[in-house]
Amino acid sequence: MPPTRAARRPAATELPAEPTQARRFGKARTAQSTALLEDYAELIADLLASGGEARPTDIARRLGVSHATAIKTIARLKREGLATARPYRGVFLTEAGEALAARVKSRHRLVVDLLRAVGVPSEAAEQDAEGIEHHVSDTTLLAFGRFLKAHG
Amino acid sequence: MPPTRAARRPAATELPAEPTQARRFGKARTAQSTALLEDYAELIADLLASGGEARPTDIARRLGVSHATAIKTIARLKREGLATARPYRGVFLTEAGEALAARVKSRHRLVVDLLRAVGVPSEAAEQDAEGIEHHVSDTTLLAFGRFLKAHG
DNA sequence: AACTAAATGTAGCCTAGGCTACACTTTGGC
DNA sequence: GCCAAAGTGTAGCCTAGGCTACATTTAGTT
Ligand SMILES: [Mn+2]
Ligand SMILES: [Mn+2]
Ligand SMILES: [Mn+2]
Ligand SMILES: [Mn+2]
Repeated sequence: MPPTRAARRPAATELPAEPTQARRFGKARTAQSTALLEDYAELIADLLASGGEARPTDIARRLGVSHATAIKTIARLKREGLATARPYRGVFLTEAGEALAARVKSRHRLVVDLLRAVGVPSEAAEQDAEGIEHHVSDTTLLAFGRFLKAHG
Repeated sequence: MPPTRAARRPAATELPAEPTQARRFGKARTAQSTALLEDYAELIADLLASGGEARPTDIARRLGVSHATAIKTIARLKREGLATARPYRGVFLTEAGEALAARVKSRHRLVVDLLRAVGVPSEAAEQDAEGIEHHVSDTTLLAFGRFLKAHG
């Protein structure tokens, strides 16, 4: 049996166990990587619903990025089967894309509503929801819904 | 006066005005870029408090990334004046780093508490807070505090 | 004190997501 | 119908943040 190295210091007491914490951080990283796709899907659905078209330039303007950046992300949406695009003709959502957009939109609304229900001013609620929404699990969403039903 | 191009389609009605929406997305992107630094600062502070040392390998294990990744991010912390490190001797926080860690830690706790107060189960609250915390503004934090004082 | 395992650091690779610059289509105003 | 302005697409650059592979240093056991 090879000699085992002694622990260099006593185990931490206040932190979550290592694997637990690592799993949490990992999930948060995953959520982050899908956040952008979610925002695009939601925005494209809104543009299609309200104006009939979702053009790269419109998308870029709404997001505050360059049109080149928008086009690249649209390419990722296509790669992941969420959107299609005909050159010079705008962007469309696949079924998967529409489903994602619907989920994201309802989640966005629910997050804003919950924030407002606990007393967050409108503009802050709208602002913070834009980031928060991507990290709200189904479990949490359910709790939000119940809370709003009871109060609100 | 050069001819101006007519709008290609009517303005959307349900979306926030363009500059507003772009500003929101931009802020969310900024929050995202500081999220990792916040998590590192918080974790390093916890490790220092509980064990006296914050070693790259410990940090990496806790975060669920390779030690090489942790070392690179620690380099960024140093670049941004949040941490110092003596080779083979661990990582330390500067005053700015400690201040950040303190803010982040209290915000983390407050977010978890609020989620639980509105009925989110513990584990989901802990999980989701890890991502949500980075998108909670001071305004929202204040509202959370008031809510918890009232209910809770 | 030597030896070996662990920790640490470095190098190099990849992808995502920003950007600017430039080329090519489309289209509205004349 | 022309043609300039707007929109679209492509290329090439950058940084952040992952990774693996390998080199170097430290330290526990003997
Ligand atoms: Mn969002
Ligand atoms: Mn949204
Ligand atoms: Mn976090
Ligand atoms: Mn945290």
